[in-house]
Amino acid sequence: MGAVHGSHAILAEPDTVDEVLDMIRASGGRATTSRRVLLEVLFGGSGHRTAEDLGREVAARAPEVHISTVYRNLDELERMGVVTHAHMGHGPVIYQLASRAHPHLICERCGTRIHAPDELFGHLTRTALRSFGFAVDPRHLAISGVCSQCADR
Amino acid sequence: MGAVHGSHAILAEPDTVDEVLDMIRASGGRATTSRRVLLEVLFGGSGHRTAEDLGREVAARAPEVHISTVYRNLDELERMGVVTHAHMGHGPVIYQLASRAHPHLICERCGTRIHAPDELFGHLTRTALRSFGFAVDPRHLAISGVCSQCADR
DNA sequence: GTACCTGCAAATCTTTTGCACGACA
DNA sequence: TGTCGTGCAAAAGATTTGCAGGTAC
Repeated sequence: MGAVHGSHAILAEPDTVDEVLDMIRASGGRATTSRRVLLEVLFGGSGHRTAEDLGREVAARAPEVHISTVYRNLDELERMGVVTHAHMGHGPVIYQLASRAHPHLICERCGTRIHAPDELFGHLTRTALRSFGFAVDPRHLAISGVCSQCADR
Repeated sequence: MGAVHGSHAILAEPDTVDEVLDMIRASGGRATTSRRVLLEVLFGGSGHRTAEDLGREVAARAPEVHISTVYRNLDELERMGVVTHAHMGHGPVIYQLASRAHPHLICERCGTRIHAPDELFGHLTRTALRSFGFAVDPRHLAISGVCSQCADR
């Protein structure tokens, strides 16, 4: 399994579909088709996908899987620490593998998303902790603003 | 009218209900009861209210005003620059007078909201602009994290 | 008088939940 | 075999929209 980050309460960061299925079995859960396919989709594709996106990709391989099952499985994977969700402002939540999560800058005009490094938030994180005792999680909510292209107009 | 902030594209920052109604009339709009009462509620109360909250307070004074009218009027006030909305993560959007807007830190465990000064974001804002050409708006999306009380548990 | 605004109902979009059936360990 | 998971339908919560009638200017 991958390294566990020091500062985040990540329970586990498995690197493969089978490792996650083993974790599920180990805690009394079952390795079903819908879970296997969802994990394949998550490990196989890019980040930034909504539940609807993931549901569509899962259904392409296993047509009987219902969107409500996708939501339930995403919830469980999130409880296990394998998946995280993030709010981008308007529009639905996006889901990613926890091991690939990172902060986002999102343009409030055109919706463009920029991947930001955690370091961008270092100063804010330290200051918020010192001033308010508040431990910033820069990945859970995007940072809103205006991208350079929109600013030029 | 109040001073206009330098760095934000704020169209106007009126200080009273009547000033806003004058602005509405000046642009061909009408000073209706639902608009007057909504403005009274906005100027009278604290920030951080959802459309539902505002609708309830408006209805207390003018029972016939429908929630859809509140949404429509909030949208128009936002286009005028009088009101802004902000996303707090889970849950509905909150609305405030633009002149009273400020950044928020929101605890992802208990939901506690902390008012933050704009200066907290100075370093992030400068760095994001330099690195990505991205002009951060720290007020439009809250910053997620864990408050000191929840961290102690 | 006429454009603008409103109430109401219904639609939309995202997510959650209840329930009875089906399948993994 | 018994529990856990699933599909389906329906509900829930937030917001938007179409329309016909009402009102400010």
